[in-house]
Amino acid sequence: MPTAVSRPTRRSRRFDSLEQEAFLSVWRTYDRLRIEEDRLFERFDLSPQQYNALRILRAAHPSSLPTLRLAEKLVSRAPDITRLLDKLARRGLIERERPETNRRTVEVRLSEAGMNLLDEVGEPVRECHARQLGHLSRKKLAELIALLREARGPHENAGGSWG
Amino acid sequence: MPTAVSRPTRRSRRFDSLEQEAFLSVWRTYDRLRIEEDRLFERFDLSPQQYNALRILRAAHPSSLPTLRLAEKLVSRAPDITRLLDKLARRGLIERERPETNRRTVEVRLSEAGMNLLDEVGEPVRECHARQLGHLSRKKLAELIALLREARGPHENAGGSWG
DNA sequence: TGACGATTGTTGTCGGAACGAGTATCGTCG
DNA sequence: CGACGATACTCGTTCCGACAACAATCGTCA
Repeated sequence: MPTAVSRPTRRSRRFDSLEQEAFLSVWRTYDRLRIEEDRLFERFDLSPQQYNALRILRAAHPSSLPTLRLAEKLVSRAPDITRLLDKLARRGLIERERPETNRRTVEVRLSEAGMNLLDEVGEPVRECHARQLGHLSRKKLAELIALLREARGPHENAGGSWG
Repeated sequence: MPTAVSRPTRRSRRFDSLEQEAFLSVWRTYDRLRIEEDRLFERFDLSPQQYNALRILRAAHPSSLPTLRLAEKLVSRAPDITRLLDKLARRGLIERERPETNRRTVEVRLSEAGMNLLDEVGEPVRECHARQLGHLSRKKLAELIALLREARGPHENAGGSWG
């Protein structure tokens, strides 16, 4: 039988601590903003994560990237990177090649069709982001970005492009 | 054929716009912080969303909540709320009842066992949130919370507890 | 050169999320 | 009081994410 728990300076009826409220705010905000995102991408039969991969490949273009180098640049973890790329390859949006010099790796490159799809999606994506966050001033957006970077800082790997 | 797009003051090689950078920052931060969260809850065989549901039921305790009222209070959308509750019910953490007065609804209530589990998880959860965001000052946490609320503001339904 | 550990993907499996169709109940209006 | 629309879930299906075991290749060092 639990004894009465000492309440930690109850600042809001709904949260235990500022840290908890902050985390739940990030989660909630992600969930809300993703609704727009999902609606957009399903028109093109893409997931946000797939689009993300295509963009990273475009940034590397015309070079290619080994599969796991690509995976670690993604916004979100992707343990099933292979199958994600399988789907893009089946649609002809990327090309894969196992180089002779190191046959362990698989080099991934954006295809012409992939580049065209990105061109087609570009403008709708910009409009989507405007609907998501266009109501915030540039100053507040910059503050938000800086605070979020600081928030996840200790949880970033040294190597990645997000540190 | 898209004509040359006027570049919005290219501030970073990796983003199209401040709005996009902000959204991707929210996504990335959520993903990073969730790693801690997942690690914690798997020790108790709970998902973050399940824990969330239990907390909402505790806030309502000793009253109950209709299934969909509960669902709309969750942090994240849950179209499969029924099965989420099925699992909690199978473990005896909640009780469900179809009231005589309105047999369409199902009233959900936290059980004694559910209350005990929440008590047990409380301290580890606090430690988890400290690991996630304890490195931020209280002032920055408050700023972050306020900015996020403003960011998702237009995307909140009027009714919910998140507006 | 051949054995061993490290690297780099791949695949099997399982549970959870998303979506839509279906069911039971209720309120109300003719 | 019976039909009809609205409400409140429930269930079937399908896809995605997570994790772990496995396979192939390479580097290196005896």
